[in-house]
Amino acid sequence: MKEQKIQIKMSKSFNPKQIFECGQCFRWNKQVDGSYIGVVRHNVIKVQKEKDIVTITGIGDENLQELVTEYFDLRTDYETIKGKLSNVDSFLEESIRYGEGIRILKQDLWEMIISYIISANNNIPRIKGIIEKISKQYGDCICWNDQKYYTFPSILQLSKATVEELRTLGLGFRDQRVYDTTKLFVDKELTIEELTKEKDTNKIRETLMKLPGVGPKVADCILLFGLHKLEVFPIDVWVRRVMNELYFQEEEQNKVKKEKIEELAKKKYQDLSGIAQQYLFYWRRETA
DNA sequence: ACCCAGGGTCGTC
DNA sequence: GACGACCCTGGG
Repeated sequence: MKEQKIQIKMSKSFNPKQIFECGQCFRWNKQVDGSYIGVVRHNVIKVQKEKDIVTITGIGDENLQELVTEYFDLRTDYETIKGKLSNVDSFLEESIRYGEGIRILKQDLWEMIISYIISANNNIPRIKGIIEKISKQYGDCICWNDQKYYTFPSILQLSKATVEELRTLGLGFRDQRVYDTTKLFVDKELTIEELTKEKDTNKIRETLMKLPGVGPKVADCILLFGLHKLEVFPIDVWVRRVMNELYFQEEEQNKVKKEKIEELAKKKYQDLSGIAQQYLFYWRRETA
């Protein structure tokens, strides 16, 4: 495997810190020099931005240019999207100014399913730690610049894990859920291809929610981050908080029904709800 | 030391 | 439909 390198000129709609720390991904880590290194499928990639130039280097089994164009969704014009969403209201406009360099990554569906099952009632540092341990234990090792990196385990690789082993890795009560969901996939009761092929978002959501550990919130995250369904609006504690503060001040905060928040998001943000959600989530968390 | 919250889901009432 | 339990960790 030979190291590859590409450079892209990107002024506003690409900020590594915002992309990797807005909560959509768990496998990117900040380096001492300010760059970020992550594992994408069987590739290790380093991203650095100086002024308007994004420099990306990496090794792996894919063409870096193609991988980057796809993974970072570079064919989508975020300036247009931000323009549309900024017109919705001044709250969203402010959150967009704050996170103007966010992009929704096109991440691996299988990895998203397991990652977001692990995310349930959990905090981000711990989620990252667990996923790292799972990868180290069951994934493949890639060595780059004398450092070892581990790919996220395939269905087959993860199916080798027992519930007890998963518990040892710190999954807590999520061990059985990850085990059962993996078994379901390894037995081909459900396949990644089926999920990818289906176009109807609601049908996919229903299917996903049959998986152990997948409820409405996790299903929405899988749809948004694993299948790039930009119209879904995952509601977690932070999004609920920010939506309550912005739009439901009069009412008893935290008692606003989830359905009311969903309805409002759909009305205001429409087919871009998922992107709006990321700006709001990042804004509320970073300014907490 | 103690308590609380964390990108929720599940079983039970 | 509402309610509590759930494993574990970091932060107050």
